[in-house]
Amino acid sequence: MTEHSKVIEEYLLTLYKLNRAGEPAKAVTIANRLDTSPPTVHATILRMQRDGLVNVTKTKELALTKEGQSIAEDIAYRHNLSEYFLCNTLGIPWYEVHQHAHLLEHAMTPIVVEKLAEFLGKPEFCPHGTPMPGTELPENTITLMEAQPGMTVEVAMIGEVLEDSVDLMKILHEHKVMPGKQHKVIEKTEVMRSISLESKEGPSSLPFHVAEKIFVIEIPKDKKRSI
Amino acid sequence: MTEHSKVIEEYLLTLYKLNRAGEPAKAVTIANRLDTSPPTVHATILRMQRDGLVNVTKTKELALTKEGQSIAEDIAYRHNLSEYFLCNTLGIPWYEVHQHAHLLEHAMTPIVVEKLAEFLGKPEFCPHGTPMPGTELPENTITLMEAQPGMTVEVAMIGEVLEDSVDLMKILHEHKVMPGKQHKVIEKTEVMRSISLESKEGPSSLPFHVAEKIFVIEIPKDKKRSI
DNA sequence: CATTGCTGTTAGTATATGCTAATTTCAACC
DNA sequence: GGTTGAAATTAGCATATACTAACAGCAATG
Repeated sequence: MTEHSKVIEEYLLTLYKLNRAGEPAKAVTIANRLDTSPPTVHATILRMQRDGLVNVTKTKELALTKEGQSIAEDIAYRHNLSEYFLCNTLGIPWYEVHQHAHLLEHAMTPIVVEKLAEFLGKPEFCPHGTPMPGTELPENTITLMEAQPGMTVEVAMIGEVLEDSVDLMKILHEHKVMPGKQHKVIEKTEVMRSISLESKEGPSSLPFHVAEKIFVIEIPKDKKRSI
Repeated sequence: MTEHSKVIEEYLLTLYKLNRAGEPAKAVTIANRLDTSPPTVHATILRMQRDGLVNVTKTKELALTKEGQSIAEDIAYRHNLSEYFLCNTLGIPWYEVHQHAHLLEHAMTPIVVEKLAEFLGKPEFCPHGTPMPGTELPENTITLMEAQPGMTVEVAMIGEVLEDSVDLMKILHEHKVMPGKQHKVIEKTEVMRSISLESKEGPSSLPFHVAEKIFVIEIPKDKKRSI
């Protein structure tokens, strides 16, 4: 479990997140996510193979090795813990913490991680609702895309891809589309390719591609809060 | 005020600390402090000159430019703030925080620095007693080397050079040679090249080269605590 | 089946950071 | 004044990380 560069840690985390999201882990995807040229990604992946962090399948899929997986989980944990700290202790808005945590996640020694986790009370979810490695979302979690009009849902998690756009996150915040908040699904219109919601704070409308990345839990009628 | 690499930040901080300690800032010194070969240091300093961070005098002394100084102060602040946080919030022993802060100092965005400082109550000294940039030690601070037998002194600051050795720091801790603690100077023996102290916790003996890096304040007789 | 187009790969470069070995510089000392 | 030794510098090299341009491989599509 040697120390790895920031770059390698980034790649590992990206692969880990793709796995989680069930998306195919290919070199191009990394290139897009990390905004890096394909040749650079190629070269870096060769080094990662050499160092036993990933394997490349015949179909060019990238699979984390045991060690790669373990390191990736570590980084994800540091990231989520940082976000929790920044949000709940320092009071930085939940929709902004991602970028700051992005730096911190590579700069925490095991002792700092341990002590910080204790201090924070061993949280199991980051402010966007992402579970720490080892924790899972409830079984009955669905994406907002899968929610049907009429349903009342509670936001469980804002997909990590969305975190990259602070502007988008800010809009979600303004409409209170955030973990723990309840919304009623009003309609899904194919023409507009968007879903409209309504909550205590008012109505909102989310494009499909965003709704796909928002995870919610259906709230049975009798447990609804007034909306 | 562009972003600089970890390496450049290290060099800047090292130069800043040398300045503070009144030591000549030469390339060799950096090489020793950072455990890097002279040619590497040379090349790096050329880049720093190119980027307007340092100037090299005719006598080969390295002088921070306005910008270099400003960035260095920033890093020093982040470092000291991190140490304070790790020690006082997370409860990591004061003699261990340096190494952890060493990583964090390069990973804090301005917002994190600001919020963390607020959270901590804008501390002015790190756990080793080092003042934040902009703050100074009291006028009457002397080194332990300068203290005379018979004097009762209160430790103000453990020089930053000493922080690099956790083993040494731990010994200082065991003998309660730490900021805020009072000790009576018993004797300075040239033969042993060491100073012997006595405090509530018992006697201790420090070699000259360590005593030179420990800063203390003389406590007038009538203000002594029982020792 | 041939073309199109995405994906992957190679080639060629550049920069920052690191090293060792060898050489230069310069001040201090005999 | 010449020697010595530390410090600086040059030469030569290696690795990680980046890029563009060019090309190869392969699947989907007309």
